[in-house]
Amino acid sequence: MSTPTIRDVAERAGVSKSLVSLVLRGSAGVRPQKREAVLAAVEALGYRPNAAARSLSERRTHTVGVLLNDLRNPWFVELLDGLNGLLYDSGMHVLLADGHLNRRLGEDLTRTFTELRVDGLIAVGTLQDPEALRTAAGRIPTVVAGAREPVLPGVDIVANDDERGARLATEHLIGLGHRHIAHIAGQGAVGELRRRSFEATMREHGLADTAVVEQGDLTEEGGYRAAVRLLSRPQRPTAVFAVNDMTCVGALSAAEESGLRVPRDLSLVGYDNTYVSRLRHLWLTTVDNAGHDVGRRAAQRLLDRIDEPDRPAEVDLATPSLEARGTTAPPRTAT
Amino acid sequence: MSTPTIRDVAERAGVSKSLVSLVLRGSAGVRPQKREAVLAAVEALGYRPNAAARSLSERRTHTVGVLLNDLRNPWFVELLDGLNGLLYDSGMHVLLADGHLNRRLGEDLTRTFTELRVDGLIAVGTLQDPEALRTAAGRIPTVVAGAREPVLPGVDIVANDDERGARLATEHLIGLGHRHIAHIAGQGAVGELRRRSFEATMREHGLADTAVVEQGDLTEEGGYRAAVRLLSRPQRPTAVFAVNDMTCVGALSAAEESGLRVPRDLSLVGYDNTYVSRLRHLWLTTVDNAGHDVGRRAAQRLLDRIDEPDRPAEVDLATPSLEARGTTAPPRTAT
DNA sequence: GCCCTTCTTTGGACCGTTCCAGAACTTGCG
DNA sequence: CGCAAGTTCTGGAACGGTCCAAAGAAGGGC
Repeated sequence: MSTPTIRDVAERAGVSKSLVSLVLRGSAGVRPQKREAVLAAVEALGYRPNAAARSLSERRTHTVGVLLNDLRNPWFVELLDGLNGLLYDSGMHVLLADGHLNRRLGEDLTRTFTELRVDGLIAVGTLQDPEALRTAAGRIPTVVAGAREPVLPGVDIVANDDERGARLATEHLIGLGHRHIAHIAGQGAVGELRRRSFEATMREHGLADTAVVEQGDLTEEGGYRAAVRLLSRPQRPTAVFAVNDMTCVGALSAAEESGLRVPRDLSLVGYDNTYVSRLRHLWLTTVDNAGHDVGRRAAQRLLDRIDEPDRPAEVDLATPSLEARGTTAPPRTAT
Repeated sequence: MSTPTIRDVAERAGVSKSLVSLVLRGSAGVRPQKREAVLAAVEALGYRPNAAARSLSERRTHTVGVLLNDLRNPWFVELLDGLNGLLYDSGMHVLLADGHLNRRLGEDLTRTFTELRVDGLIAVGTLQDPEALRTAAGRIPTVVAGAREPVLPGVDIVANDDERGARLATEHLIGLGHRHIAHIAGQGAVGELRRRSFEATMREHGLADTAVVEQGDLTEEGGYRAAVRLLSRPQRPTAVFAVNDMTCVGALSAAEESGLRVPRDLSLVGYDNTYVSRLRHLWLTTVDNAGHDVGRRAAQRLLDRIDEPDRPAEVDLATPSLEARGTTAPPRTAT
C-alpha cells in the first residue's frame, strides 16, 4: 500500500481520524492513553501529513516564498539567514526560487508562488520583473528586502540605509586625509542613493569640485573599466568608493595593473561586506549592509502584514557600518 | 469575495467546472467557442489554480525539491542552472532549501519536502545529515548531484569525474616542468578521490617521492594554513594543487605573504572554476567541474527515476576540463 | 423522421486534511 | 440515584481541484 493517511493511523490506533488530527496538532483535551496510541501508530506506519491536503482545508500553507534575483550575488545569504530564523520560529517554511535561473525559461515565479498559495512573499534584491511583483503583491502579503524598489502599494521595503552607508565610506576616506575621491556608481535606485550621498558628503566637506563619478554596472568588469578611466585622468584620485564589492574588486585589478599599490597609492572602499571582500587576498575595506538585520526585519514585517494585510506600507532601514580592512590608508602625500 | 475557484469561473462562463478543468489542462475536444468563454472568465476573475487542490487529486505535485548544503558555496549555481532547464522543460518546478541555514534551527528539510509530497529530491553537494536523506530516499525518487556520497540504495549519483580532474591538474603542472608538487587536500569522499588521484598521477610520472600532501578543510583559512606549512618546508614545492578554489585562494595569500610571486615562484591550481577563480584579480588556473552538465544529467536521471522508481542506482560522471589562467607557469629553474 | 455513432459536456465521487456541532462518556453534587 | 456540567471523542461537511462514467447534442445514412 502506498503512503499512509490519517485514516490508516486512526484505524490502527482504534480511534477516529478526528482524534488523530487533534493529537497531531497538539490539542490539549486528549487523554494521554489515546494520545500515545496515536503516536505509536504514526511511528509504526511512518505517517507524514500531506501538506497539500492540510493547506487545502486550513486555507493557509505556513510557507513563504522568497524570490531571489540572482543566486550568484553573495550578499543576500546573510539576509536569508536572518529571514529564516525568525520565520522558522513562527512556524513558517521558506521556499527559494531564483529569478535569474528561471528568467530565460520564461517562467514567472510569482505565478508559481501564487498557485502554491504561499502565505507571504519576500522579494530579495532588485528584481527583473517589477510588473509581475505588482500583481502578486495584490493578492499576497509582500515585502521587498535588500532593495529600494519597486515601490508598490501595500508592500513594505526593508533595506540598509544606503545614504548613511555611502556617507560612512566617504567620510572614512575624507578622515584619512583624502581630498581627491572618486565614486564608481551603479544603476538602479540603490546606485542612485549611494551616488547622491557620496556627492552630498563631498559637498558638505567642501570637496565638491574634486569629487568625480564614473558609471559602472555593479559587476567586476564594469568596475575595472570605470577604474581604468579614472586612473587615466590628469588629476588621478587618491581614493575610490565603489558602489559594491564586485565593482571594488574590478577597481583593485585596474589599480594593480597600472602599477599602483593598494592602499599605498590608492585607497578603495567597497559596499556590502560580502565574503569576497573578506577573502584575505583581497581584504577590502567595505560597508557592511547589515544583511542579517535586514532579513530579520523583513521577516517581522511580513509576519505583521500577514496578520494585518491592510496596514500602510512602510520603509524600514537598518543601519550599516564601516568595516575597515586592508584597502584604505592615508594618501601618500597627505596634506 | 476571496480568491476565485474553478466553480466561480464555471459559473461566469456558463459551463460546468469539469469543462473549465478540461480547458485549463488543454484538452482537445472542447468547442472553440466554449474554450474562449472559459479563458475570458479566467482572465476576468484573475483565476489561478490552487496547486494544493490540484496535487491532492492528481496525486503528484510537479515539483522537485533541491537540498543545498550551503548557499555560500558558489559552485553549484551552474549546476542548478543545468538542473532547472531540463526540469522546467518537463513541467517541473524547482524548490530550493538550504540546509546550512536551517541546520541550526533543527529543521529537517527532507521532512518538509516529504510533507510537501515533492515528486523528486535532488541533494546537491555533501549534506550535513545523510541519515535523513536515507529515509527520504525510501519514499521519494532521489538523486545526489555534485557529491559522491552518501551511497544509498536506489539513489543515483551524478558528479564530475574527480579522479580525472585531479589528474588533469597534476599533469598540467608536471607538463609545465614542475617536479616538486604539493596537494592541499580536503575532507570527504570528494577530497579523498582528488588526493588519491593526485598521488597516483605523481607516482605514474615517477614523482612519488617529491609529492607532498597537506590537509586543508575546503575553506580559505584552511588553505592558507596548509600553504604556510608547505612553504616553510626545507624543500619548498614549486607548485600546489588545491582541492578547491577557496583553498587555492588561501594558498595564494600565504604565497604572497611570504614574498613569493605567483606564478613566477609558485604555481597554483584550484578546482571548481567558481566565479571566485574568475575574478581577474585572482585569475586562478582551475579545473572546471562541468557543473552545468552535472545539473542536466542529474535532472535527467531524476526524471527517469520518477518514471521507473526501481531501476538500479547508477553513478554518472561528467568530464571536467582544465581552465588554464594566470596562476600557473613553468618553474623558475626548470630542469 | 428515426436510429446510430461520434463529439461535447456534466454530475458526482474522491484526494487527505481540518473544523464544527453534537454524541458519548465522566464527574460532582444534591 | 438522577441530573447538570464538564470532558473527550466522532461523523460529516468543507477545501478546490481531477477524472470517469454517463448524459446530451450533433451529424449521417436510410
